[in-house]
Amino acid sequence: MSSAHSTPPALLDLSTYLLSRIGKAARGRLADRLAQRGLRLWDMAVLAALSDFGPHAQRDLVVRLGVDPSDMAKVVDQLATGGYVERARDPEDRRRVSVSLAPAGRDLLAELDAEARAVQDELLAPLDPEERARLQGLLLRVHQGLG
Amino acid sequence: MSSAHSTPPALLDLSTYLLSRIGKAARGRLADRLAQRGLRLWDMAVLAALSDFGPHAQRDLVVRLGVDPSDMAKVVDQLATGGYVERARDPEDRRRVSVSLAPAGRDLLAELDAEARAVQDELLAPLDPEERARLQGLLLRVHQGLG
DNA sequence: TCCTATAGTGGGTGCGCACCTACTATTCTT
DNA sequence: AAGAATAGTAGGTGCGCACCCACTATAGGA
Repeated sequence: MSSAHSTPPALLDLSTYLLSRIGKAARGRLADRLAQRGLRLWDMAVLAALSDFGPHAQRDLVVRLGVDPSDMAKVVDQLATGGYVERARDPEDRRRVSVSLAPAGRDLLAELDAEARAVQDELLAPLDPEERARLQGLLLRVHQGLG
Repeated sequence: MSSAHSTPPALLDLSTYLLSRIGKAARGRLADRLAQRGLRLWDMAVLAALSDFGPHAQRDLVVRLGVDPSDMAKVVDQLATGGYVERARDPEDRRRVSVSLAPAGRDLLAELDAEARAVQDELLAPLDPEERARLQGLLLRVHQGLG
C-alpha cells in the first residue's frame, strides 16, 4: 500500500492528501479487525448508537447514521442473528421495528472499542499523549463542520 | 452521507473513527473535483511525482507510489493521451519507458493543487490558520509513521 | 371506506479499487 | 546461443460500498 518511501512533497503539503491517506489506513485497519469477527464498520456504528441513545426504531437508526434503509435492514438482521440486538414490533405502530441492544451486544461493543483503540495506538504511535489529545480536539471540530 | 446529526459519542471519542470519516470526506470531495476533469486521484499523484522528482521510468513510479504495474500502465496511458505526460523508450534499456511531465501537465497539476486547497478550505473551515498548521504538522508525523 | 404515506425487506446495479494472470519485448547470465 | 529475469501491457476478477426499485404490511387523512 502506501509505500512509505518518498511521497511527492507536493502531496505531503496538502492536508487533503494526508487526511485521505491516513483516513484510509484507519478505516482499513479497523475494518480488517472487524472482518475477523465477520463484522463491518456499520455493525459497530449501530451498536454504538444503541448503546449511547438507547433503543431506536430502525428508521431512526437510518436517519441518525445516514445509511440506506435497505442496507440498514441487512445490518440489523445480521446483528439480530448473532444475538447482539433484539428486534420487536412496536405495538403502537406495528410498521415499526424497535431495535435494542442485547447484553451480548454490549459486550461486543466493548471489545470493538478496544480494537479501535488498538488501531489508534498503532496509527498515532509517533505522537505523545498530549499531541494525541490535541489532534483529537482538532479532528472533532473538523468533523462537526462536515454537515 | 455522514448526517452531521447526533453521531454516537462512543464513536466521536475514537480518533480512528474521526480520521476514517474525515478522510473519506476529503478523498470523496477531491475525487469529485478530479472526476469533473475525467481524472482520478492516481493521475494527480503521478503528476506530482514527476513534478517533484523529474522523469521516472514507469517502474519507478510503480515503486514510489505503491501501485500495481498494470494499473500504472493505464494511468500513464491516459495522461499521455491527454498530453499531460510524454512517454519515451529509454535508449539504454529499451524495455523501460521513461515518463516525463509535459508543459500541459505542469499547468494541470497547478490547477489540481488549487482544487485540493479549495477542498481543504471547505474541510478545515472550523479551524483558524494557526490550528490548520498545527493539524498539518501532526498529520505529517502520523503519515511518516505509516510504513 | 378509499387513497396516500410510511416502515421495513429482498434483490439487484454500478463504481472504484486492488489484485492477478497471461503475454510480448527486451536484457542479463552463463 | 539458451534460459532466466525484467519492463510494460491487456484483460479480467472479487470486494465493499452506495444506491435504487419493487413489494408487503400497516397507519393516517379525506
